[in-house]
Amino acid sequence: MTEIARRLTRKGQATRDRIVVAAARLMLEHGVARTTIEDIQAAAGVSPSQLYHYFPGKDALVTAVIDHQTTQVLDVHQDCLQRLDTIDSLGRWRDVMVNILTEMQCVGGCPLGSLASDLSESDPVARTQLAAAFAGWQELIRQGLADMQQRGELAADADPGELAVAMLAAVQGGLLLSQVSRDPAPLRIAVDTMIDHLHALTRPAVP
Amino acid sequence: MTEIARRLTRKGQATRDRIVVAAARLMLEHGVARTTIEDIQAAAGVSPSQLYHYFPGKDALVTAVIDHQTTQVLDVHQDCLQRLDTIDSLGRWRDVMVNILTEMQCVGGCPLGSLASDLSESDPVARTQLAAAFAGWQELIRQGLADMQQRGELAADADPGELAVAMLAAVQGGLLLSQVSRDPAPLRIAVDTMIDHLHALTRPAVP
DNA sequence: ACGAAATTGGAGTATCAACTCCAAAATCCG
DNA sequence: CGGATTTTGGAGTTGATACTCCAATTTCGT
Repeated sequence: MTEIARRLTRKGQATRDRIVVAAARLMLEHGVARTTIEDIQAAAGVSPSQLYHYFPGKDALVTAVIDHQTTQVLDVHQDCLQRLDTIDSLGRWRDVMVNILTEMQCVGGCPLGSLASDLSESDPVARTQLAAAFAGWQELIRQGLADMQQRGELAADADPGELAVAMLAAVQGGLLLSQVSRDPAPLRIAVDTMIDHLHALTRPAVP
Repeated sequence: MTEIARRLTRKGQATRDRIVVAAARLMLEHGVARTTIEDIQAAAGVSPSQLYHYFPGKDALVTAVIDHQTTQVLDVHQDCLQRLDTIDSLGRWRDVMVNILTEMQCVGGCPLGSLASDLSESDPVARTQLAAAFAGWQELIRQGLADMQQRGELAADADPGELAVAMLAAVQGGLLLSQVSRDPAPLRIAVDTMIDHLHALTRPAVP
């Protein structure tokens, strides 16, 4: 990868990016297996030889798509989660997720979750890669909750690690139910319920 | 279906069932797209003509698999959820789910959830079918919680409908995270956290 | 500008999976 | 038992898809 990346022209890099972005979009909207190389070629406006010049095969392209989506998702959530000033900021985080889903008309669900479900049983390497992505996401949430706890906005005996797992599960489950029902409500309700739970664990601010 | 089912010999019914069960298993363990008709033939011990005698094509077989898994899942959960005597019975429900997942070594995740993720963006009919399956599951949970509420084991101002959505999301999200990490812990933690939330909504029994 | 290296175009191939067809065998019902 | 019906076996066809190959062109460092 370093060898190849080193010898990559600006134009080449642009072409490679175009392929990855197109592949990521198509795989989200139609699933990995049902996205053909030909579809990706058409969407990215490249010829077969170009695609195979940058990627040895479909597996390698899938790897690149996972990396791309991981970066995209973690970037968005990092912004929202790094400063959970008040418990209300959790509500803004929820709004961001619900808005993105609504803009997509609930198509595709979670960019990482759908890849995980598609690939977990067919590509062990991809599964490991996605497990790491979820671990990173979970850690982002845990960190945010731990910060809140240090500010005294969360009970001292609450476990940010377990709450982060439960929150991420609520997000993933909510996204799946929203995807299958084409209705953003399940995601909103699932996340709101977890936020309610955090409220219940919130200490009164005054000592 | 009625026409065909009417003219179905005992042996024919057995063969059909064998095909559906084999297909359901393979699709859970490898995904729908990566399960070939040939694989199903081999697993069920039937020839191509037999399979196409009972099903017009792969789509019809997928429909049958969804029906089969829906029945399987709802049957299991009906048993657990129809009598939520105390809040502890929720813990037994969680144990059933965690045990099933552990026996599968976290392979496949949820029989309905993985189908939903696989098919939502490629087969609108299947998506609708799965949406109905989840609605039924959700209703089972809602009913159980509503019963608890009537017995006074849940606060009167709690909303069993929304809690059911959140609980089902926790189950689905937990199963996905467990599947991808090959560790039953996320499912356990996600469901336990929702149970904790219900605890917090539980009125003291004594007035 | 110039040569080496990266990039691109498009025709072609090999494989695999879904599906078909027809005749033989087993099964059911009166 | 006997005839109609259902069930089964297996070879063959069609279409799609991942992937290859090589020559032409563009880009980059010096």
